[in-house]
Amino acid sequence: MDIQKEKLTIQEVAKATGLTTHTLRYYERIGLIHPINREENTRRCYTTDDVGWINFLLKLRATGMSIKDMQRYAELQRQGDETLPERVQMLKALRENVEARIHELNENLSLVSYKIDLYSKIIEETMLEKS
Amino acid sequence: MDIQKEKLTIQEVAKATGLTTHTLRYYERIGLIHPINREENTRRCYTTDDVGWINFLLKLRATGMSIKDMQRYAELQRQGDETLPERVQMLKALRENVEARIHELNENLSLVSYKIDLYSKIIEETMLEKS
DNA sequence: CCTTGACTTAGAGCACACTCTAAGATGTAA
DNA sequence: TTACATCTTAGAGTGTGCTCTAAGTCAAGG
Repeated sequence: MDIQKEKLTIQEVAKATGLTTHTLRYYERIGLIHPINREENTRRCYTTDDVGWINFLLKLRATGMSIKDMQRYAELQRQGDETLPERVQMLKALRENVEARIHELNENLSLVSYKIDLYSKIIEETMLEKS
Repeated sequence: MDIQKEKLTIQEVAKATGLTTHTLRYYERIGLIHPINREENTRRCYTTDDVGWINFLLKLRATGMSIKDMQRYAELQRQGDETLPERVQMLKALRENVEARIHELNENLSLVSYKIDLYSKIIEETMLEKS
């Protein structure tokens, strides 16, 4: 019984990840994705594992991690388990960074909410005066 | 008794806001800041109100608002109180956007934390095996 | 008076992260 | 076989938000 290793075209991966084929090739070129196997022809043949990795990359990107740092992380990942400590360090730094950003966003959110309330009151009062 | 209207040079405003003089002129050029009064000479002469506005702009920027939207907001602000409803709309849209981003960051933070824990365990186990 | 340094403008240049183009090879349907 | 779509590569172009340069003006200190 073969392990079901689904083979995917670049189009299918694009659909599965929300990236364009351009971006998928770009990510491979700059080392965010390992060199994808080709079929007997020259075309890329992705695995479901590749899709998993790409989706994880997208999570990292969504945290605001830079391409440079993602390149470093991807390189470490390819080097295997002995790089786990350094990857954990990167993730811890990322966590702190994200926590700080969430904190800042919450502060600014308060200011925005304050302004909304303030301006809403002024608008109400102005309408009352006019009526 | 004069109202104490402090006059500030571009350098002083740069220090007060953390922006460079380049960026201050750039913001004025693109309309984020109203045309700053000049003294008898041609040099910019900021008021404390201007600094207040710039610091508010920086809060908007920190929420991820685009220059384009900040330009629109600044334009509305200069037009006076009859634009308050539209400004409130912009702020409400911003609030939703920021809330969504905080939510996404929190989700990705969970994933990052999960990976940190997982990898930390693997590292521990590996060390035990070797000892 | 002369040097030094901060100011002015318009516009060029940069870093980031894509995004697209050109030109050619290959696979698929009629 | 003939279209036609899709793939490939290297490399050029784009949008955002600054960031810096060049060339000139102006004011104060020695």
